[in-house]
Amino acid sequence: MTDKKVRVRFAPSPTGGLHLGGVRTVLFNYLFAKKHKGDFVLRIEDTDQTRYVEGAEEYILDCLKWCGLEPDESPVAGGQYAPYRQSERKALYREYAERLVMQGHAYYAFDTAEELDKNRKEIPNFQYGQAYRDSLRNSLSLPQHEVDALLDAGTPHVIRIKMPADETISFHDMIRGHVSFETNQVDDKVLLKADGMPTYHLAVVVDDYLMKISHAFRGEEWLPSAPVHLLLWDYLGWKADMPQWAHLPLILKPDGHGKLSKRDGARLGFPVYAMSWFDAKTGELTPGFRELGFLPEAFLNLLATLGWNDGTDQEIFTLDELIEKFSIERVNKAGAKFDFEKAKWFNAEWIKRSDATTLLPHVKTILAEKNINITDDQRLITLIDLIKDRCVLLPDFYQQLGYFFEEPKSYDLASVKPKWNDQKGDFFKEYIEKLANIEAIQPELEEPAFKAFAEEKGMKIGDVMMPFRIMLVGSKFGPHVFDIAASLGKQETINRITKGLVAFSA
RNA sequence: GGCCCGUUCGUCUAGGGGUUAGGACGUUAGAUUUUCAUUCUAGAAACAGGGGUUCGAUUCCCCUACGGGCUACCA
Repeated sequence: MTDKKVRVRFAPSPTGGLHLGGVRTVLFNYLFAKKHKGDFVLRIEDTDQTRYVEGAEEYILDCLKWCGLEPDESPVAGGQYAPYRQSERKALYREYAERLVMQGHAYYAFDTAEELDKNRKEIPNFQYGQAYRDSLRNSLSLPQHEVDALLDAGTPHVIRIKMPADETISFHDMIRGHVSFETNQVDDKVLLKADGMPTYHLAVVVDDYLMKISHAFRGEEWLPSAPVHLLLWDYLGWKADMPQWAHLPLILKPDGHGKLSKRDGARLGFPVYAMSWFDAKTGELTPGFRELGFLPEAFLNLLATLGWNDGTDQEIFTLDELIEKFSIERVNKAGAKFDFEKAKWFNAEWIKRSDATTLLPHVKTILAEKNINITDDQRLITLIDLIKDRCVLLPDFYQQLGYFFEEPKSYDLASVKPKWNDQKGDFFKEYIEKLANIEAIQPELEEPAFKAFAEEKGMKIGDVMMPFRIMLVGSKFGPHVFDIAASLGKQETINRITKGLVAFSA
């Protein structure tokens, strides 16, 4: 059992965008699989057709692709244990549910949703289980002939697990250690719904068994239903093959309390989905980390360190490093509040550490969105190196780079005009002539020349440097003025000084 | 309400019976950058409370408080 091949799965239901916590679950599964030379499978849990959303499955696949966490087996990649969509495995589950009924570990229940709702409302602490199952309409409480008659008549019914009395179910969680439950406290969960589809509880056990899953990592919200799953593994006779469990801590709202949700993103102004998700029904577009300008490497990095660390002070990890260093036992037990400021820091750090060639395609995309189409890659690479330390999110590249390709749309006049005078105007007019006579602008030659010229004219360097910058850039930011001028070239520099002169004197 | 899980700076976290309780984000101050950002230096900032166990508990145990999750024919 210990030499069993490592096989893990991510099993989302296709109901909408993929949330931070979901991607982190994928990440931890993926890291564990790759570290142990195992398989990572994607299984689509689409057993609830009322919640099924068109396009959600493709979206999930795209997210995994963007993150670089591609599954070895999936509905589209296929695999030895296909199909990987539970809706396509529907027939399978009934057989196991019936088997459980036969063995006395499950039973048919005929109660309607309305009857149960009524009970839940009227009886405090009502649970379909130990205490009440005898007073409800099921194959445990009804005489056999009546059950047969109901079944023959095609009466809608579900199959429920029969929780045993007075047992303690315990297991070892790879993150939490020993966890235990009293069966008297757990209710008789529905295993097979009236429409013939399994619930999560049945499907997850059957599929994990059939797909030979060795380790099951999922969010902490699943912990309370773990005893149902444990029992099912046992009743179905598969106990020896049961995966090892790990329940991951939740990602919480940065303010207040509770699980992080889609709404929090809108409320607090940051994304919670990996990629933007468009809801065709409501017409609502929920922004994603990708669209906001996160590098996938940074996104993964920040997710990995939310609840995990390697025990050293290292915070920046490549995917390969994560695979090498990851250990599920080092995942924290407590939930973590999401901090968007730190998320941005990770991205800035990744931009700084990435070389310009890697950044190039991203930057070209950003600029293209602003109708700046670059043909000279070499020039762009030089520029990226010049300014990448100033960028936090990818769109910042437009802010920091746009003026190399477009004239300033406006000038920060408030920073120049109050101190602007004819003397400065004359200085620049003469400077244009000086520039006209040189071959090309070389920062290391032209900057000292500029300074010398300013001194010669009896001006303070700072007094002319700032207006010069604003002529070229439009505002008070950016790299060294002469690096900008050099990239712009002599003619364009002269052109911008000329236009600046007009604007400043107006 | 019941059950389960959790609790170290504002946040993410390291640590673990004897430590000046470490790092990071953010924040404050300063230096560098004749801009902005980067970078550098320094600072403020935490073991939820109460009982045990112990020579000694932030660390182990119990209780309380607080937080979170679950309590659907949703996952």
